[in-house]
Amino acid sequence: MALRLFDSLSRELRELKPSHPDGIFRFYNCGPTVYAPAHIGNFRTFIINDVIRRLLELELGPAHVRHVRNLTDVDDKTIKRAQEEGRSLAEVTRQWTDKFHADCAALNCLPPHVEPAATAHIREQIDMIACLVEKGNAYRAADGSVYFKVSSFDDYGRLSRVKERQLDPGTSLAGKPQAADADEKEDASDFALWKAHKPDDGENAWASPWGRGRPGWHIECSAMSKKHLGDTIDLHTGGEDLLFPHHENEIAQSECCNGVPFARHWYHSKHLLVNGAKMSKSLGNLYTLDDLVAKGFSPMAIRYALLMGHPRKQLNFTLDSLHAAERALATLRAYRATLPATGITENVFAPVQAALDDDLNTPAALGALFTIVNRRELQADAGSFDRVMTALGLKLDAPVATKSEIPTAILALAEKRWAAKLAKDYATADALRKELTAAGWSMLDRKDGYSLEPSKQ
RNA sequence: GGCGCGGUAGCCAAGUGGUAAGGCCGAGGUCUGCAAAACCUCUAUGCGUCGGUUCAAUUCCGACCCGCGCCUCCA
Repeated sequence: MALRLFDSLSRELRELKPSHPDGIFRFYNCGPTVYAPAHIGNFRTFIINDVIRRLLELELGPAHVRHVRNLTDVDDKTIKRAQEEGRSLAEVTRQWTDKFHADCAALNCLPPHVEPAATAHIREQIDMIACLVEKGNAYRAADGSVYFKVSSFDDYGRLSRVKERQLDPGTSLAGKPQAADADEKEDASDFALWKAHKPDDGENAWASPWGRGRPGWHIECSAMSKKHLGDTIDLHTGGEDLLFPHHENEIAQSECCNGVPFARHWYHSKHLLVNGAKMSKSLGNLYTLDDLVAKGFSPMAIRYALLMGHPRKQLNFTLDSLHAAERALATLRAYRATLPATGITENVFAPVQAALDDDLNTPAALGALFTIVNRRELQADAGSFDRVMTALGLKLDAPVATKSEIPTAILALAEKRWAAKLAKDYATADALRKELTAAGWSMLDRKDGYSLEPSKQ
């Protein structure tokens, strides 16, 4: 069964297929800007892309998928952060790249095959800008910046339908100042390919044919996808916010330079809402992975919760839904334990796979999964169950606090209670359980011992 | 103002022109010193409002109300 996915450009469901003779599917996913910890909205996008990657590998075989996801390690935000902290840009971006990798691993996202960083591809970006200047699609402004001339590309705006958009005075946009470099541009819609060095940039500048400076944001994806995947890629993805201007600009740069179609398929996932509103620090509803782990939730429950909504629909993330995810995983864990290892030939989980193949309908897939789980008369084996869990990227390892994380005072209480229980002194045992609960710990009795878990907040 | 999306049980959330998946919560039960876990049963005459089309609409059409996103560097 082949994966059908909505294409943002043609606005229809289309099957994903490799187009190159080598049969390798070329997949480019816009990655993070590494200047701070990623939040769960970022991770929704990366998890959705991880499921796409997994489905492609399931269908085509792991050797036939090439997944590239970039790291934006030079831009206004990374530079600003480095300047504020008095550290080098490389130091700051290294720190947040490592954190991003750790978070991805905790969320069970497969690492991309190539993870190119913008600062490691300055040469390629300069080459591409030079190509655009030479072809008349770009021009150097007086200050040494280079801009893409939007009017030189007839097809500009096809992805975002920008020609149908109008800016009307008296609206939210009217008060916004134009970019500081607006005066240098020939037209307000032109965008920077190369930004001339400014005092604020500190040491973060590279030599170029147009003078010292740094690449604009959009050019890195055009240059790096060209280098690592070729002139035409099979799938290009990102969050909905990237559709315009980022992806529109990438198309303009790549197609003007390369002279061939840039991406055969575009896919954009919708943003996450938290408690019904866009995440923002001022609303206090912006969560990082660490924020939620600190509240006692497991990374796998976070992944599950982020898959509970359709990727092309805004998902309202709440702590309640995270709790629901945690419980749902526990049920799956218990179900998994009842399954024989192998031996069932019929794949009862086919409806789950079918839902995923149908435009990545993860909530329908989870629904189908539980429908099967609830019908115990259906014969399933662990192998087929594991395959569908692998497609979703859900791991069922029991999250248990390790001994070392438990305060000794808590351990002592637990030991006393266990002794009281063995002595059948239930009054004392119950009193000690209450003390543990008050201290924020749950004591789970088993036949031959006990375990301690932090209570959920 | 332009472009686009959505309003389905207490919460999250699929879906279809033919009479509402699933998860959580809640209620009852089995089991267990207690607690937890596990398992079983139940839980929307209803799908924003009002019209229209139709034998039949939550699903199609229209109007309206409400919410959300994007509109030049936010996944």
